[in-house]
Amino acid sequence: MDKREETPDLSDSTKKKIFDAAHEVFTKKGMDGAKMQEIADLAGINKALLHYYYKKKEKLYETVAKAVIGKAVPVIRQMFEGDQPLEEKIRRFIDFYIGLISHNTFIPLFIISEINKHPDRFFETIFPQEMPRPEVFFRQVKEEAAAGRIRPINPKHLIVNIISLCVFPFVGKPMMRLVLGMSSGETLIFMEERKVEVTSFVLAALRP
Amino acid sequence: MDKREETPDLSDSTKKKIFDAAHEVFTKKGMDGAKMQEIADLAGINKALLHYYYKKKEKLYETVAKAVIGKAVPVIRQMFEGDQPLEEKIRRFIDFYIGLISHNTFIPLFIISEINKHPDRFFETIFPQEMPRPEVFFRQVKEEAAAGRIRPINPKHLIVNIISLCVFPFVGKPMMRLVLGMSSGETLIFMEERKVEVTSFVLAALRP
DNA sequence: GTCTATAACTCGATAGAC
DNA sequence: GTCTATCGAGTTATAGAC
Repeated sequence: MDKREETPDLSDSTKKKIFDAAHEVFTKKGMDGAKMQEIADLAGINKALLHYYYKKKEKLYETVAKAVIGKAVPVIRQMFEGDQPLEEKIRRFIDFYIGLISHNTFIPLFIISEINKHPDRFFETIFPQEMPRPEVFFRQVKEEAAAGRIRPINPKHLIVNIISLCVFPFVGKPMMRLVLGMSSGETLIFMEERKVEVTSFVLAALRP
Repeated sequence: MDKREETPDLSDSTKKKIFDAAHEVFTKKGMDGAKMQEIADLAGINKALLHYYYKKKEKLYETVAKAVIGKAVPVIRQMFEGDQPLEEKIRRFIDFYIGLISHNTFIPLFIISEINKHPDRFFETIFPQEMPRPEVFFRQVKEEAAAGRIRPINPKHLIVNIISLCVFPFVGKPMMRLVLGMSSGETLIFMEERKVEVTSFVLAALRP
């Protein structure tokens, strides 16, 4: 009785199933490595339907890529443009960013690979939005240093350090497991620990 | 007069030219993105010759991949198994590793991407060698902490932190340039600075 | 060993029935 | 909307002349 209207846009329409499958395959294998057949199989539909809904492979790819990028930008914006005190900002960024990535493990690698291979496509069609501006963050770092509350540090390097510490272990997870000889279970625990570890490492490095 | 013998293996035989071209193309574009035609063009020879020397694309790929991995392992081994004092070890590792990567920018991304896409192939055929064991390094970290010479820290996280700080900025360079709004020239300087910055960041974080 | 020509195959895309 | 069948472009791989 209550099932009359057809969901006008979202939910699990065929289009959504295709998008989800494409998301999984593209983030794992990139534009070149992904095959339309594999996406169709994963979505449980026929290859021809992909084209019915998304015309071309590249169009489907762009749709996925935009959605992926859209998730990461607000977190960076928060750190750059927010008005919390510096330490608070750093704590929140690390916590939030590691949390985001651990639920979307392949995303950073996806973004990075595609920027490297097709910088033009990336910047023109996939990422046309305004980047967060880091000036506020820069100023905060300088002020804290001037007041003697942190060790003086080049703020650009600080940002890069924080992002590196959060992102790289996910990007390089298999390599890391190899180097440290960790089982799958140990790796999970290890990644959980990193929120705390990275926070204390960064704050320790900033002590005056 | 002194040119009688034919170089039995190396130097710039056709095989070497193919290998060099393949190295460049594969590290930039990965297994899927690389095309045999492009490799042939870059080597200045015919496409058919690739198959004469290396039978299959995958074989050529494996040859390149093994060579690439082979460069990174000794540096890690040095840090893990060498017998210098801890601080000395860390300083040398950072200096050496950033140096290595800045002359082979595409390599980390290449390794990481391929592990993610084809973990089986990677671990079975490309990387069959013995990994450096980190036990010596672990012990050193614990001893220094026990002696109060550094802040106590989980040695696994320390390793991952150091590697992240060295490698990620290269892997994520285009993203970083975007976020920080740096020109090509600024980026070059920035990367040069990192040897010093990373070293002081890590040592600062380790102060008791 | 190196080339030209072409076979064999993979994969994105389309036509057309239901 | 969804499927089956097939085309056609782009690539890997091979045959065979030189």
